Amino acid sequence: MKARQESLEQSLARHGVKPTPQRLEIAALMLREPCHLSADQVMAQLREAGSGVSKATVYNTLHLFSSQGLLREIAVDPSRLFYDSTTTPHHHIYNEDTGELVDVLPDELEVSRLPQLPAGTDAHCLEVVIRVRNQRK
Amino acid sequence: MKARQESLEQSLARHGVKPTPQRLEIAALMLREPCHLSADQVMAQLREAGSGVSKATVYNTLHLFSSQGLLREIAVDPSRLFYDSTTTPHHHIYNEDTGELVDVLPDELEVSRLPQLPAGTDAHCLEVVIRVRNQRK
DNA sequence: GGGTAGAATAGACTCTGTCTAAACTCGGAC
DNA sequence: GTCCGAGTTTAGACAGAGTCTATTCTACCC
Repeated sequence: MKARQESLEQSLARHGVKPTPQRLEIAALMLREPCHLSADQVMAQLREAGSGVSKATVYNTLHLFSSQGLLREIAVDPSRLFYDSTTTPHHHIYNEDTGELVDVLPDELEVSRLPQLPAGTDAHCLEVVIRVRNQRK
Repeated sequence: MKARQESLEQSLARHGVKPTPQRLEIAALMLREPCHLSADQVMAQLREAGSGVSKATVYNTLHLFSSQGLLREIAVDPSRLFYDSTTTPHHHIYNEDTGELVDVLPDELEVSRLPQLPAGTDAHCLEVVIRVRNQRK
């Protein structure tokens, strides 16, 4: 546990994030293993674990982590933002019936041609979402 | 104007939508020419044109149109849903700084390999979004 | 110890979207 | 013409995600 904590601290520090107790709690939850969580799911898990971290801090921290490259935001469900702990390029399958989000590894999907970008803009991220639904009987 | 109205009516009818005055107003706005609008933008334009269509009707109508294939929903901005009047397969460039949404024609972007879908699911839609930002000086 | 900058907090607030219950519309039956 | 009923529209209440603000807390530096 100590080692895990220390490596999380190092990981925050490496991304220029000062490790506070609240940030470490959230990091422990999001960065321990690959996951896709929305802010309210993070809140719920913190509450369940008996933590008293406030809503504003959760939002601030998730934003901070995203801007520092520790997390990636995924706009797949218009009603809420998901945070993805995998920050290397990859894509997603989104089940519209269950809300489940599955990673697609980069070698499973290939985008072979790209359009010209509008003048004065830089590409920031390429996001491919395959929307699926449960099969109807 | 008369001809335009009639063709909108036909277009609604062809998609199994009973043409009411409110639906025709919204159709005139969304289907006249290719556009990307959010529900509140539709509301604002209706208000500006002096229409008194209610919020609930705007949401109901946009949902109805989407479910009947007259419009397509685009989840590109987590804070609101956009409706796209182009329903044929195509992709988008989204400017995160300005909120501007630009169409990418199917021959400008090619997805050449696709992953296996989870068992029990059917693909419903493939959405590619290229997120761009204005160039920093 | 005092000062200060950054971080955390509660709670009010905004905004998008949904729900509900009532009113309206319009076609068909009588 | 009147009645009825299904579908549509409406206002306003409501819900949920996310933001803002003003205050409090913490930690570090002098």
